[in-house]
Amino acid sequence: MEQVSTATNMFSLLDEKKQEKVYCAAVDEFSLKGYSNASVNNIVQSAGISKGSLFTYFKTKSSLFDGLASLAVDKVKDYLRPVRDETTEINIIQRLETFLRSGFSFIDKHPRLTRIYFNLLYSGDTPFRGKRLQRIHAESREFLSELLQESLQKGELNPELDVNRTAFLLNAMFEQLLRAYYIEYMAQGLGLHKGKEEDLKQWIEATMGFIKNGIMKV
Amino acid sequence: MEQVSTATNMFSLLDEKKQEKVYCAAVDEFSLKGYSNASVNNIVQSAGISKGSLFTYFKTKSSLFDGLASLAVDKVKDYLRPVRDETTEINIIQRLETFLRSGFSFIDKHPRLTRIYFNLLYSGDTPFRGKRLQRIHAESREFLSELLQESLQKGELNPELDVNRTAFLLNAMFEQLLRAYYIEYMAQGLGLHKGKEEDLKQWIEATMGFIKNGIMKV
DNA sequence: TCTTATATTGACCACATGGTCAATGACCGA
DNA sequence: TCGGTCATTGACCATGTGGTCAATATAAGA
Repeated sequence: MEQVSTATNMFSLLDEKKQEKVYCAAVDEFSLKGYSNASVNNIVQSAGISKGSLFTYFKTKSSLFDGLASLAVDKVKDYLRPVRDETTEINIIQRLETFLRSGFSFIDKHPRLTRIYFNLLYSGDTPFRGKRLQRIHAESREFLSELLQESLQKGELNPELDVNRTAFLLNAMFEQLLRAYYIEYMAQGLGLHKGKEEDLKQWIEATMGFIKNGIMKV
Repeated sequence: MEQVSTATNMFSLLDEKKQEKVYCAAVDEFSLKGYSNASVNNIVQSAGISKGSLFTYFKTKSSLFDGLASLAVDKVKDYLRPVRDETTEINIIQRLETFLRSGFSFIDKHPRLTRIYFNLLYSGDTPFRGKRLQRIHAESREFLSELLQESLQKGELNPELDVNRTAFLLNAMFEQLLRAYYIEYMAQGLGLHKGKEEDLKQWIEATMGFIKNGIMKV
């Protein structure tokens, strides 16, 4: 299991099973209820430790959340970095498609971390939301900007394209698509069901078509 | 001032000044802290009434919030409906641009209602979030779908365009743009400053260009 | 002016919160 | 087996919550 960066060394000396239990309990509680509504009492209970212990492992509730949040962000980044590096040869549309697909599969694999990640992006009651949100958004835009820039240099794109602003717009679409995929009641209304390849295919097709040529008649 | 739908008739018999004070205090508190973190004690204090009174005007905290939330949604709808009806003649790109501009100006005019609206869209700790979110999203997608459909019939659009899915994507972009405009620290990172027409113009240009033709070379 | 009806109050309630710390008990070297 | 170290505990704390209700202030009718 990963190091949770804000833990005291007390925590890192624990045996792994115990660390895992604490970690899972906290992720579950935070992802279910958001930051403020999450209860430390619930966490310690479902982790099977005492409250006193938790507060020797993590100084405050906020620092516990902080560690998990960083972990979620890092996991996302670690997941997407190789996708970028392994697709430098193919064209931009396929690259973006691969990128989007990876997003969907990340959600399938790490549903609870995803929830925390979206909480960071959207929920208002997260510690340090300003700074963190700013950084996350800046990084994802930069990521997409790079893809576009490379593609521009290859001569694939409309040379007048505003790369940075377009990166923002792409990011907006992807983010909402992934969020819709994750949140069941949204996914239902959209015909975007988890694990249903046909649904994914249609959405990806529509999205890539739109990105490629816009809406106007050719 | 508007009727807050979940108020008791006790409240609607109050003189308007008082209603206004309660209404403002509640909007301020909820928009600043979100639902759970908002304090009824703060609301009554800054409204200058007693707690007992508030609970005769509104049965519960949740129903108070509920009323304000509905009000926010209605205001947005009332604001955008005439925009749609007055632009049936012009082409789709200009129409979407007008629509987006109206979004920006709504934010300028109703900053606190905007915050509540975005809380509804994004925050996890809102009562009935599932149902309400579903409805809001369905309605805005439908709104954009109609625009696209009309335009399609006029022959402006690529006839193979997936209208409903594209409406979702447009909605995603607009929503994030407006959110960025509203949230200052996002706006700063993006060069999208409130009331600065030059900033708006560049973003709208980039957005409309992208919507029109996508990213590829023509 | 007295009586009645009702709008308003704020002390009070049970409960949950994040956080603390004296007491406990498990382990280890001697 | 003893003494000492230190991880672990959970009763306890101050604070704040949404919500209640007997008591009060206000106004109106006789």
